[in-house]
Amino acid sequence: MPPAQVIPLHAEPALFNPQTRICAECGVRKFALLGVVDLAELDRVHTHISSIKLSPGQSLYSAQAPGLAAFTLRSGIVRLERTSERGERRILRLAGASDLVGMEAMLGQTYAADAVACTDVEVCRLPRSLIEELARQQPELPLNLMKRWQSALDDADEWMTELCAGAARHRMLRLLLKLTEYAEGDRVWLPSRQEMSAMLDMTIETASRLVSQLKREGVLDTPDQRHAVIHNDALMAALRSDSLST
Amino acid sequence: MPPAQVIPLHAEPALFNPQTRICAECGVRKFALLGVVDLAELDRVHTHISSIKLSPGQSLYSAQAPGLAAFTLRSGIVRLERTSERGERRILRLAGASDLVGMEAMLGQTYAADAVACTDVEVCRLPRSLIEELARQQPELPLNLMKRWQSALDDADEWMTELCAGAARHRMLRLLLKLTEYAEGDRVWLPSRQEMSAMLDMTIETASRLVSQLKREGVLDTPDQRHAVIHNDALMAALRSDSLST
DNA sequence: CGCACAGTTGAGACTCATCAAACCACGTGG
DNA sequence: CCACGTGGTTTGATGAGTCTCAACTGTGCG
Repeated sequence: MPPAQVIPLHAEPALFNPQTRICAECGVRKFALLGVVDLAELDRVHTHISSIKLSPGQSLYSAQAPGLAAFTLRSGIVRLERTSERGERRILRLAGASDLVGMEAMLGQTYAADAVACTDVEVCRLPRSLIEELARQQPELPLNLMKRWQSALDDADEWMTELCAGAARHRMLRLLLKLTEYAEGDRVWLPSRQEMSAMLDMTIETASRLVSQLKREGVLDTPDQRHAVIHNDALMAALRSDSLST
Repeated sequence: MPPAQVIPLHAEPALFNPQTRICAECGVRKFALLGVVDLAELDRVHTHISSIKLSPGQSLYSAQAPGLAAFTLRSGIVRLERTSERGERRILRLAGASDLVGMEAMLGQTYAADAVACTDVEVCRLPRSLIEELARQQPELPLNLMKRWQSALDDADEWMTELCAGAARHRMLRLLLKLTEYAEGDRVWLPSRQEMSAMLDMTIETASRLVSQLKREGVLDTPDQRHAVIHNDALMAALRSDSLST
């Protein structure tokens, strides 16, 4: 018998409560935390998933707040940020479609960072109790969670090595490269200069100058304020020539 | 009946194989991953822990190598580092006594970074199969592992916000503060200028100049090349006045 | 239309990297 | 024992890269 998720939806409509339906149709489900859980099981569980939409600038959760749920990103980009001891905001990393954020909630801890929407965002809220209930029937779930922790750590490490070190121009080029990973088409989300400066530890002015310069060099175009088309070959060439000069 | 670990060692010596004995006497055991596992159980398991000693500069494991074991640090300091795309070495963070490194091995992944001893180091090697075997009898173990992943992530985030941003002098002061966390007495391990520059993304010369300056200001003394006495009040004062000027 | 705010651009100041030289601690071999 | 080389550290002089301050431009919105 085939697993539940490949049964055509009209076959047993009575099985699914409204939210489970949404899950069934979700484009990122198979890449997400609960991708291994079958829908029938999800339907049976008491605590429920809820969908949340956010506009740019809205907060998903805040550092120090009690963590009651983790969140799977269905679309859009979320930034994780912190304020340093001296009161400056620093963007730690980005999360995109199918990423899981706020995992610390699964441990009963407070959130470790602020999560803020960069674009329009759709997330699914996964309460702690839901994960715990599912984990009892699904021993793979904790393993999947651990893998996600490790990959968050990998992201943090990569961000650190590639986006935190070297000349400003080089960091900006690496950022553009990273942004292409979150593209949902040929256009890429282009952060505000403020966001760039918080990601790359530079001033708004320097970020602006670099973007302008790279536009002149044909590395990117900006059809509108918040989007860019990045020309990959020009970007790569810029990155390469930049490494040589060092 | 009291748990095994509080029974005086001479009571049932026959129970313990040689390595388990070492565990019983280990100073960091109760803070370490296997602190929750009782010794009798540890004794029964087939795969065994082994002790390893390293001198400064020796490698514990290398990035990309197949991860066969995680390691609990019993003493000393280990640095986790990576080389960036442009070929520069970057120190990501430090690990000290009772920390667990190389957790990615528990997921069957290759190591994500190089781990290198900064000081004389003693570690316990925990093979993957050992952890898996123990996890079967000890359901708390995976939870403990997850907590350690989260705290590694917290460390990475803190390193990022405090040690990767701001003026060189400020980053150096934050580093000194961080080093006090790893102190095993009143003396602190003082990294080589090379290591400092790889941690703080600055040149060796700048690191050297800053250390000299801070010595002149009475923030630290260096009884020998690799150790420092850090004067906490002077350090704090320096950090504060440094924040004000920004 | 005009206000608010993000982004751009310029000029000057300052930080930090670079290059170069000297210094020091150490171990080696004469 | 000392001369010597080696590798890490310190210090200086100079210039490139960024920050700061300031003015200006563009964009969206009441």
